[in-house]
Amino acid sequence: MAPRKQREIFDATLRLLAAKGFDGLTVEGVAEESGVNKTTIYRWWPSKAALLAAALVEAPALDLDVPDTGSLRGDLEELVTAFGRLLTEPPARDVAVAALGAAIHHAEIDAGRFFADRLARERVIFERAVRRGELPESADPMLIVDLLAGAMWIRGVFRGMELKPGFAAEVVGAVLDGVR
Amino acid sequence: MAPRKQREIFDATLRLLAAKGFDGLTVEGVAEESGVNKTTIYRWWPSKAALLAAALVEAPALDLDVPDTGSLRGDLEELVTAFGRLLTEPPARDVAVAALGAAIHHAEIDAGRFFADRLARERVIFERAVRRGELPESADPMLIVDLLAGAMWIRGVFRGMELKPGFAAEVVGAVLDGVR
Amino acid sequence: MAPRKQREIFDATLRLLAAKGFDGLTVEGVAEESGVNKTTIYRWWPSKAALLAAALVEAPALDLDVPDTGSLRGDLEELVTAFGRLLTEPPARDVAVAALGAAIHHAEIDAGRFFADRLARERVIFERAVRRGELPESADPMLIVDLLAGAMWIRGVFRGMELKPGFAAEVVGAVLDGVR
Amino acid sequence: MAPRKQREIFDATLRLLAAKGFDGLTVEGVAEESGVNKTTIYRWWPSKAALLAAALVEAPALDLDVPDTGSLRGDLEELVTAFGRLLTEPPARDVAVAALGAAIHHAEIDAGRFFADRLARERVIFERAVRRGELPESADPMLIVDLLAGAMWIRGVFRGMELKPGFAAEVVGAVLDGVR
DNA sequence: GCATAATCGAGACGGTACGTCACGTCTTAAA
DNA sequence: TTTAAGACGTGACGTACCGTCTCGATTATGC
Repeated sequence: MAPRKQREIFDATLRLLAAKGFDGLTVEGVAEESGVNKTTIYRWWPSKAALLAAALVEAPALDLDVPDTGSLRGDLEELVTAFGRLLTEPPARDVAVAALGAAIHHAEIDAGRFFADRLARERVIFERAVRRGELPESADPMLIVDLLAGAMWIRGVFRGMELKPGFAAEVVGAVLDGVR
Repeated sequence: MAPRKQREIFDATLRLLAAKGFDGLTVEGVAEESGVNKTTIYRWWPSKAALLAAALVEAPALDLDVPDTGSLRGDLEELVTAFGRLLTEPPARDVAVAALGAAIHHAEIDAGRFFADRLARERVIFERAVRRGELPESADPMLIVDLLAGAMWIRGVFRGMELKPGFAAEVVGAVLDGVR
Repeated sequence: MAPRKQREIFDATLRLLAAKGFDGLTVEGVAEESGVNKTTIYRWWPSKAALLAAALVEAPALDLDVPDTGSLRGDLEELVTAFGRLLTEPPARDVAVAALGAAIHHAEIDAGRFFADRLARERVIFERAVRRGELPESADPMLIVDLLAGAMWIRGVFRGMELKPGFAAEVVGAVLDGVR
Repeated sequence: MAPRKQREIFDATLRLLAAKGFDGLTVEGVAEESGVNKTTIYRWWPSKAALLAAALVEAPALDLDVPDTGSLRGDLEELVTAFGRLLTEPPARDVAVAALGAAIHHAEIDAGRFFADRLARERVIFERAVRRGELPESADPMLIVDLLAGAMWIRGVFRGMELKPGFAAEVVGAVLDGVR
């Protein structure tokens, strides 16, 4: 059900991904780095992307703590700040960006799952906010999360801009209150 | 200053990108498809990514019309709808997603430029809205655009969800009025 | 320890060498001709010259019989005649001349070994001659062989002259008896 | 009738030949080294070998002085010693060996001419020897020269052996007096 | 002294082969 | 049953020179 050195393989995979990006990540490299034969890797995962997908599932690097500051605004600001760090600060940046980027071309790497998993855990933030009366019951958590994460992604990754500390507050403010 | 068959080369590049994705796009393929020798391509562009970047700059496929519906809400809904189509409907989808995805790993493909170019042209929407009193002068167009485009990207690309017609209105509503 | 199709590879190598000379001999050509992939050849031999060197070692085409006519003069005349044929008559000529010629530029092709191997086997000729009293014990077989082979090489290869039957006797006579 | 910078071209040709061998000698390299456009070289010589052949004709590097020591033995020893140096001491070695080696594969480089030219000039040595009574009139100068030069070639080039000072005398002795 | 050849430079190109990398597959034998 | 060892076909990489072409610019020289 699992190769004997799965841990070493996953470690090597993420290490190489962070070090050399998705293109520089090679099955041969992982094999050598993890002290395993190339054929062993192919026996368990059909492709580089599948290997990476499996490695990511078990990777703690991409986890975010779910904050509880007492207010929705505070919670979201913390969340957005943490996500911003994930996208811009090494070594997480390399893994996160490479993995999400690779997901675009490789269906095996299910970026949707990443977002779904996180949303499931963050849901409690919104439940608390509704309970506190900070948010109407009709509000759509996924929409909020996607607006926030999307803006961070475009700024940090596509525009290549620095995500300054104040930006998190700005984004959260815009989403909570509207821009006009 | 430019290869004699630049047009054919760029056409072939985008055609192959759309057909096979960034990984399936090969310099040899472009050479054959465009009736040019491989060395000629390398004479002008140092890498696959650089070639693609050059091809994209001249590609009309990624252009969006700047709408003028008379209201900010209307303009943004049209813009978001068009961007959603770009991300989900072939053939533009294949080019746009592959190109933006590749940009993550290859600095030569300047996604920032894509967004900057578009923002420059969309700026008039916001100027008109300010003039009409629909938007405070202090509003930040880039923030608005990034919120909108980011949400579309995450939904359409990362979550792999269909972008239903109503979603554009929903997103624009959330950004303009806030979620609570 | 050895590629599975070594025989085919060596055959193709020598065939192409004979047909097109050293410059026309290409690794890709050998690969195709021998039904093997190019990379396989590179896996085993680092260069065209090394491949050829290996092929030559196992090639019977360059072998000469060691004659035993009963007299030194007779033995040497046969030897020289055979060497002359090697240098002038196809298909051996193409292999021998191309190979020895290539050896000049490529250290991997050890022409010295070719001559050393042959000298080792021809040594008995001189031992027999000494026993018969035809040659002083102090005579240097290598010098004799080099004088004979060298003259043939310059005549046949550098001067491009035909090596007429009588020439062998003439050369041997000169070396045995001196020219004055 | 001749390119304007013929001297520079020939110089560059021989310099590169000596430095990098026949294979490392490239038309593009000669063009750059001599400050001439590649097309200019092709306008005048159809191939690398032809260029080299032309350069060699005008090259003084391969000339040998014709000695006059007063005895045939002395003359030949000087000649052989000089030829040995030509074959073993840089930079002449590089040019001479590369050129003669290339001649094997490229008919344009007429090694025969090299030997014929030299023989013509050395003829006087043998005429003097005949006059002195050191050599019968029937002796064949070309045979003598080929025996001597051939032995040196095989030793120095094919066997890759050092040509020690005493070897010249040994070879000349063998040829003049015979080996038994 | 200047027209008119001859010569050249610049630059692009198709083409062949190079030597390399990593892919993914397979077989055989050991653990 | 799982793994190692190792050979292999395959596709593409990016590079080096090859030899050719066109088009202006530059030289000589010889009238």
